[in-house]
Amino acid sequence: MIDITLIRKNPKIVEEALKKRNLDFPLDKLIEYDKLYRQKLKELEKNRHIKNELTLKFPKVNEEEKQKIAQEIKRIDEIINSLEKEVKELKENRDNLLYRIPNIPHESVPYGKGEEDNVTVREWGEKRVFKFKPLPHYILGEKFNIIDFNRGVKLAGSGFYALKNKGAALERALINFMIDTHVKKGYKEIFPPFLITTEGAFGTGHLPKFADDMYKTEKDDLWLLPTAELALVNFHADETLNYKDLPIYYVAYSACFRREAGRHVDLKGVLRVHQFNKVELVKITTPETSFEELEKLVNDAEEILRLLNIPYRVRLLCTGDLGFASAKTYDIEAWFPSQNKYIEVSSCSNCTDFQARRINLKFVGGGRKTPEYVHTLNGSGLAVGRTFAAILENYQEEDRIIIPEVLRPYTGFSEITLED
RNA sequence: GCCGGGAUUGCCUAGCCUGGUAAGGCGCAGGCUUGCUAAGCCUGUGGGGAUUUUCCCCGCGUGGGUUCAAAUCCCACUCCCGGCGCCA
Repeated sequence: MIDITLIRKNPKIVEEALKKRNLDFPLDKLIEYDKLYRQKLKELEKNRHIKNELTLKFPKVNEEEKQKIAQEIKRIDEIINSLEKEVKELKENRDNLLYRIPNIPHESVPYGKGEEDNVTVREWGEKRVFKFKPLPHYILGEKFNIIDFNRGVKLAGSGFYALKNKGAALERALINFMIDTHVKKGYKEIFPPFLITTEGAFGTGHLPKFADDMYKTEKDDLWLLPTAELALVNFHADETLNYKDLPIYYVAYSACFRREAGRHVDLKGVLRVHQFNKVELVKITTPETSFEELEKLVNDAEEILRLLNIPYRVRLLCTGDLGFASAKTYDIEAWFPSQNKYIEVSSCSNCTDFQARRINLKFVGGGRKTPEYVHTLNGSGLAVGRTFAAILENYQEEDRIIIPEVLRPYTGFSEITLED
């Protein structure tokens, strides 16, 4: 969430940020609630103070006085109780609005209405020229007997698929290859729980706004991870870190579960499903280094595609396409020859102190007098299912799929043929 | 799941029996002192509010209750540790 004092002192900044995101938000209402809240709080505290003084006086006076004080306190308690109720309600009203305000876009983020206004900042790789018409990954998956869409649907319903044979092995190899590559660059590996508390989902900003996009367990008030970001960002929730331990780099594999409620199927095959694998990167940094760290994070994610030799481009998201918790986001899009277009395989964001404030994650030291909120960053490194699909498409031959060189130590085979 | 022990401020710990408004150490920050990579001493340290050199409120796992007054007594819950049971 954003800082309430910023809204008090500089509502114009927040108003402009909302406008840049093309959001219609009742900021006036929030300010009004906050004003009332503080008014009532002041009154409440005044009464509590009176009560505290009477209580302190109590043991020092005679019996008769004691009776009088006890009665007076009873009267004040009634006032306090009713004020407490009012204050609580006003704070809830204020916070319910506050929690729905997205992060403020960084000054370097271009203004735009939606996807079409995102800016390509670089392209990498040479798009292969095919001597035959390249097939889409979902045709290849069935042709080579490595993806089973029908059985996936049978097991879990629409939006699920199963991998078979060398397809299953390739998926597993990709996960290990990605994690190893990031660990070599200094990321610490975490294997997190795949479920998270309501509090945790709230901390990253996925709740309350995106409750419909997540799976929830019925009996235990737990949510299935839509991304390992929730686990990694919440890893240090409610802690105070030391300046000298920052920045912290984490990498984690997790299955990711998304309900995709009310979304039409714009991407075929394995590209938009309810469950997919992802290797996630998270950084915890000081405020002064976070944007620099974002550039490095994007580069670390890109490195996977470079090693796999898959053409890609990097897009800087405009204000209208920016995620809720993010101040600045780069998407990395891999080349899909069958569709003649780029498709997102990673999204790397700097959430500044937006999540840190929600999860109460601070640091001390480094010349700071008081604890300060850290900055949190996250990025896919990469979405495994989509990378899998990109490999099928970019490495296809008419009678086989070639396995990229760097993956062969992980797969133990160098191609997938029709006989497999 | 059952029985017992526990949870105190960034961390560690005292206070709980016997109710009176959180003591100490470490860390961190600032200051002072010193002729040498050090040490010592002093001050500050969570959240919130205001008329912001100051004052006030809240805060002892969470939520209730008793009381003029709760870290302290009572009840429920959560989590941690140990024992038993179950178990990939």
